Amino acid sequence: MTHRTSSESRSSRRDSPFPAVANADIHHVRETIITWFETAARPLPWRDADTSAWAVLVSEIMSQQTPVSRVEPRWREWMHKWPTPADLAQAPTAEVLHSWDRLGYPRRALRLQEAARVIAEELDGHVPQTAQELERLPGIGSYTAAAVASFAHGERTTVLDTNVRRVLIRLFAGRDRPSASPGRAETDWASQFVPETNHEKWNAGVMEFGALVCTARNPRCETCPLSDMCAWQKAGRPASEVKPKTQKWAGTDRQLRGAIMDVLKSAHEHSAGSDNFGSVSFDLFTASITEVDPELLDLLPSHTSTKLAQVRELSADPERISRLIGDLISDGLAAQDGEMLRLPG
DNA sequence: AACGCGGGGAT
DNA sequence: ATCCCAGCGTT
Repeated sequence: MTHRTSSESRSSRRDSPFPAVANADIHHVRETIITWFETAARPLPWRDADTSAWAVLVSEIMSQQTPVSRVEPRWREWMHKWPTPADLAQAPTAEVLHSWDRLGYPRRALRLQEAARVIAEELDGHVPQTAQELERLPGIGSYTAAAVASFAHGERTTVLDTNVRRVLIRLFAGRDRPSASPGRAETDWASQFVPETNHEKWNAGVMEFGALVCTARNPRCETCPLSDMCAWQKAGRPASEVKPKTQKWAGTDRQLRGAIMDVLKSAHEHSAGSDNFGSVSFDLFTASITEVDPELLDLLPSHTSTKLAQVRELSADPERISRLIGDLISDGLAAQDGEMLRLPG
């Protein structure tokens, strides 16, 4: 009983995770979302008409798992500093990581610089036009490829981020939230909503709608222009039975990795004009289980020794710190020269 | 399919 | 204390 015949498929369509949608509903939803978007959209700078494809790409990478409100100031700095792929390609990676600041998932900054190098060196500085080509670049998956192709190049793609998935699932499947990750079936199903013309307005609009109205928590159903036809609303807005597993933070490797990165960023920040600073001795990290030699600490800028103390506060286990430093090095987020550790090249 | 990866603001 | 945010790459 592994296959399901076409008749079984038809008879169980009502229970399908992606139910059939009437044409009239598709058109109504399109019109409503696009009209809503034209008056309610946030004035995000990367939506300006003169924004380059590169700038759009940067905004999308920065926005992966990071709220737009935190992205905007970083994006402005980056565009001022590195307005083209060639600019970022030539930048010291240490400076790239430092400028990433606290957006989270700093590996994204590494992938973004790698992508910039491919674009600058192999693609004559031109951001790829199609989603298929974009997806070959490091750090660009199905969402980002579709988004850049649609927003920067006007290709008719199906943009399927967490917002779009939630909006469509609620409207037509009556469920609270989508599955853990979208499959091809969901993308195919979602593609029917993307109009032939104004597809970028649909793509941006339905994303924005999910961010401002059909939100994950406390959705604004009272003012929602689609509540009349919303399957989730009709079903009494049931909460999903299984909650997504929530990731811990306090005490985790992630937190400790972040603290170690903070030390390296701090050392880098105070390294202007000096070769001695900009790096921290490996011993200072692994000695975290004991009292660090005060004379050694005095060699560091006070800001850096404060960050080091925070690492020590998080973990007194030199084995663990040593392991995480090894991970950071193999991830390309840190570099070792001799006994010294620093941000990479 | 499940996991690891950052960090912060809202509730 | 928990949730969630314009996901991606690896296993």
